[in-house]
Amino acid sequence: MNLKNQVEWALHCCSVMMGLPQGATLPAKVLAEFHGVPKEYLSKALQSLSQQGIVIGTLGPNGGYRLAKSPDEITFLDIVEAVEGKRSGFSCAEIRGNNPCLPKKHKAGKPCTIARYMWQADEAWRTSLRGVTLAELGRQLAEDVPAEVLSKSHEWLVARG
Amino acid sequence: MNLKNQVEWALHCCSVMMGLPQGATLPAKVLAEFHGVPKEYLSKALQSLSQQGIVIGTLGPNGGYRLAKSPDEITFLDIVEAVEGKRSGFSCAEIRGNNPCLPKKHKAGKPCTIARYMWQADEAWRTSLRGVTLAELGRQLAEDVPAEVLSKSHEWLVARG
DNA sequence: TTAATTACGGATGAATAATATCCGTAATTA
DNA sequence: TAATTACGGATATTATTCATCCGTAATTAA
Repeated sequence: MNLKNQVEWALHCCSVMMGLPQGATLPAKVLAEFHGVPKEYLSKALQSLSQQGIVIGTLGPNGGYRLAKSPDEITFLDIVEAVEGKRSGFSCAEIRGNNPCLPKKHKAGKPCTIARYMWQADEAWRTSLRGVTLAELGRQLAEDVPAEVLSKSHEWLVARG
Repeated sequence: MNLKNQVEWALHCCSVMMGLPQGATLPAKVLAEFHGVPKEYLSKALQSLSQQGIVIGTLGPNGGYRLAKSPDEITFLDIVEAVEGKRSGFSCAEIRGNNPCLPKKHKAGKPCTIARYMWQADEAWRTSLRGVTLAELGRQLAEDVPAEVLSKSHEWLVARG
C-alpha cells in the first residue's frame, strides 16, 4: 500500500501556488524545477487537479496554473483524491462468496462485515484529510519554515511565473 | 494505493480460526479451499501472521494454524500490519530539499509539514483499525450471517482441521 | 523406522500498477 | 507568424504484487 508520489508533488504544488499574487500563474515547467521532479509526469498530476476544479490551467505564454478556489476551501482530501482517486484502499473481493457451505440461492444482503470495518477506517483517513485546508497548511508552514526561505522562494517563483 | 489482497485473506482466516475449539488447528490447505484462494500464496500471509505472534503454526499431520491470543486481544490493525507492514501509506521523498532557494547548509529541523498532516491521517486510519477486535467482528458476524451458514461452516472446518 | 503431512523459507516467474517520456493538438500571447 | 503553454493519447520502463515451485525440518501415525 503506497500513495503515488504524484500526491506528494500535487500537495507541494498547491502549497506554492497559494503564495501567488491574485491571478498570477505558475507553469508546470517552473513547478517541476522548483521541486526537482520530472516536468512531463508532474503535468499529469496538475491536469488531474485541473479536472477536479482545484486549479485552473491557462494556455499560451504567461500561462500556467493557479488555484481555482480560496485556500480555505481546498482540503488535503480534495488534492489527494484528485490524484489518487476516490476508491477505498481496501477492495473487497467477496471471498465470503466462496464459502462451500453457502446455499446456492444466496441473496447478497449487507456488504461483507470485514469490508465494512476496513471501509470505516478508510473513512477515518479521509475525515482526517478533509480536516486540513491549504490555509491551515500555510499557517503551519509560516511557523516551520524560516521567513527568509519563504520570501526567497516567493520571489523565485513570481519571477518565473 | 491499494492494500494487498492478502490482507483480506488474513482477516477472513483469523475470523474462521476464532470459531475453532480450544487447541484445534486449521491447515493452510483447508483455509485456502474454504475461501477459494491459492494455497501457496495464502501460506505467505499466514506465515506473516505467525511471525507477528497473531497465530501459531504447528507442524506435522493434524498441524495447521490457530489463534495465538484471545479474540479480544487481536485487533484489525495487528492483522493488517502483519501482512502489509507498519510503514505509512504516504512516504515523504523530501522534495522540499530540492527548493533552489534553500541555503546550502540547511539543517533538517522538523519533518516536512505536508508529510506530518499525511501521517496524521495515516494514524487516524490505524486508530480506527486498532479499535476493532476479532471479538467484535465475531459479534457482528453473528448478526450479519444466518445461523445456519455459521454452523455449517463451523462443522465443515472442524471436520477438516 | 518409515511414510505421510504440515509449516517454513528461498527462489523464481507472471501479471499489474506506478513511473516516466514522447509527441501531436489547440489555445493564447507577443 | 512564431513562441509558449495546457492537454491528452501512446508508449516505454521500472517496481510491486501476485503466484507458483521446491527443498528442509518437524511431527504424527502406521
